[in-house]
Amino acid sequence: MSEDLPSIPSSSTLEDVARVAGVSRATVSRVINGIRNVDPDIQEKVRQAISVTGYAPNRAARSLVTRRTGSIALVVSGAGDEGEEDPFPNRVFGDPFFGRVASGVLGFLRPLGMHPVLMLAETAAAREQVISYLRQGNADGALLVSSHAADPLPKLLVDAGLPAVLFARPPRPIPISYVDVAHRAGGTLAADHLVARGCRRVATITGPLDVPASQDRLAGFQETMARHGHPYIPIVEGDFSHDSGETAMQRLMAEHPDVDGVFIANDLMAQGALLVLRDHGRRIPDDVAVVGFDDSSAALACRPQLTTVRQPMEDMAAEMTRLLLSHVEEPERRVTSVIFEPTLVIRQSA
Amino acid sequence: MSEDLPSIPSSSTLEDVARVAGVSRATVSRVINGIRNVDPDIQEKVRQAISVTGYAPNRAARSLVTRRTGSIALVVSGAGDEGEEDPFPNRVFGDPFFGRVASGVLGFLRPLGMHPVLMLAETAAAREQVISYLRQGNADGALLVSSHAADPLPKLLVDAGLPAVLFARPPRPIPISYVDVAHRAGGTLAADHLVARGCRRVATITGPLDVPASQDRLAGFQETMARHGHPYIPIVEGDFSHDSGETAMQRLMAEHPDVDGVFIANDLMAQGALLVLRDHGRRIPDDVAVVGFDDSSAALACRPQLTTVRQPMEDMAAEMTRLLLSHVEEPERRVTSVIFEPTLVIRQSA
DNA sequence: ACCTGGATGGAGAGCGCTCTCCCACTATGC
DNA sequence: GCATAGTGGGAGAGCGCTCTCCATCCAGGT
Repeated sequence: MSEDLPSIPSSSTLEDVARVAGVSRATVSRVINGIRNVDPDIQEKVRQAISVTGYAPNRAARSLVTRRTGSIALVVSGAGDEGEEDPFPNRVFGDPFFGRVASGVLGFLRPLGMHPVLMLAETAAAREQVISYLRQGNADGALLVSSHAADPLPKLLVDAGLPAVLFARPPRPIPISYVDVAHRAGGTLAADHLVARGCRRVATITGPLDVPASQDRLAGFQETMARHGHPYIPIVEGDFSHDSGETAMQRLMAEHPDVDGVFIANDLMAQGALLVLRDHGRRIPDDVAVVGFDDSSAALACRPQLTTVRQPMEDMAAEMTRLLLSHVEEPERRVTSVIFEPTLVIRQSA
Repeated sequence: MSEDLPSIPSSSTLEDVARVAGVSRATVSRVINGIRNVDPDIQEKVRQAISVTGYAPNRAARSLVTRRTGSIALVVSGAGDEGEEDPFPNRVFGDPFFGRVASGVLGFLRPLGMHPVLMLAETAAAREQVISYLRQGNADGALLVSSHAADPLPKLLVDAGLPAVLFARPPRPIPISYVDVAHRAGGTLAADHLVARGCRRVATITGPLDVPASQDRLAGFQETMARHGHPYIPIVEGDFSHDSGETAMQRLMAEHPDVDGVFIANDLMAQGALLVLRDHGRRIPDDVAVVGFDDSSAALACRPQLTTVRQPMEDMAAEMTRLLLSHVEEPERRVTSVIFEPTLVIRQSA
């Protein structure tokens, strides 16, 4: 139609570059993808032609033949039950937890020039969308961060034969790779620390007990406390939210006003719990020592700042991404799980 | 190579569907895309063939010819200065602000079967990556959420002729669409409320004053206070972070221990400030009334819960997305800006 | 009976790229 | 000298889809 106006470089193609460089399309492709040997002189000519034409490879065309998109999905599969139709899926991202995971994923992908596609999968319809999105070749695989225990998405992905990696061990064993932290060991760290501080009347606020992570943190904590001579400790179940931390601590104060140490299964709940302890006139950590879990941004927002069991989430997220890419690369690869060790970050609250 | 094993449906193509339905590729395409009239009987046959074959259209192939990817980038352009090379771009997503924007974007895109690609653009290299990512046709346009004032990315996008919409008014006018809230009006709401409560010695903690939003919130607040007979009010500048809220409030307490009302330019700083006020023994709201800005999740995590100026961020983000899609659809479209009205959400802090 | 025109389906040309062939050329071995 | 292997470049066939033509059919007007 229109002659190229010099001012509008539009998008030039491999063909254009080849013409300018005086070589064939194939050779340009070889230079770009670094495949096979190409004469250095010709390489140089091609590179110049690329910068002259302002060439940028067309991903669609490449995908069409390579059967790879070079992008992956980051699926946040919240607690949402069926039938929930919140038009604005709130506070899923508000969770400081998500921030660190996203950072880890982005940090790993960035050097590769890749970027994740953000998807939510709360409802059955949304899960269908995820599957068909992947099947259409919009992304090569999925990273799944699932907050709910009975999330059916992992199984759907496995059944569809789509590469996927989970952020946490699935409640029921299915053949899928995942990364996780040694929750049990985390519980042990918290117990040891509280005991070492001299706490004698220790309690714990757990996460929702249908989640493996919650169970394991509790088990590790109980076990270790038992070993230290405290076989029975008060337990209140929360749901990982700020509010539930407050509620749980209210109850704890009512039923066991004499506690002098609390292990709380995540920082967000701990943040809520600290407010309640303060309202009850307890000095932290002198009257009551508090240990959280996660080392999320909430831990720093607490006053006093929270002593907490740190999950290396960025590293875990990066590893999760690495695992996914290797599954994409090599579909027959065996499923793997990588478990990270938690560490105790000591601040002011215990 | 290998015959289709019936157990592995692999991916069937338009051609397969056409064969099963006994029609041509073109007709199947027409049915799928709902273009032109197709005989109802044939439509039905095609639909059945689609479900029999488990067909899912290949996005790469479609993109190649339509020159559309059907996906957009959500670019978070943080404060990061040049040379910063944080491998894990922390706390950008921890900000409760981001959560609501993401929700709005996802909420709008979801019914369209679209999902945003998450990108960070802190450094010059990252900005280059964004541009070339778009130029390669990985996404049709960009939503830009920029926290820093002097972000060069908007201009880069405009210069490259790439469709983009900003979440806030750019500091320097450039031809680009954006959504924003009437920050000035928000400042007015806060001032009116504090005065109506009977506050006489009012102060404010602002955001970084090189950001238009901060300037406008302050201007609206000052203006209105002046109209109420308070032409001079103490001002401390913060940087929107939790910590800076604490620091600023410390200073305010030191310099003006008698304040009885504070307008704080975002909830995160307000959260920090409340802790300081509490440490100084001030009862909220009786001794000091506090009004925040944003109505982010932080407002609910405050004790007492924060009275705050609400930005309808989900609606703004949805509108931003709508604007972007219309620019993608119609490249010659005039740039537009849409300004939303803030509202005052009254809780316990004022 | 003929022409016109509105519907509707099919044929086929690409979109921009990769990758398998194949060819030309040089270096090596007998 | 000739067969053999190795190296580097070109030709061209698609990847799966859309979309422009074109062919066909059936009304309706003359």
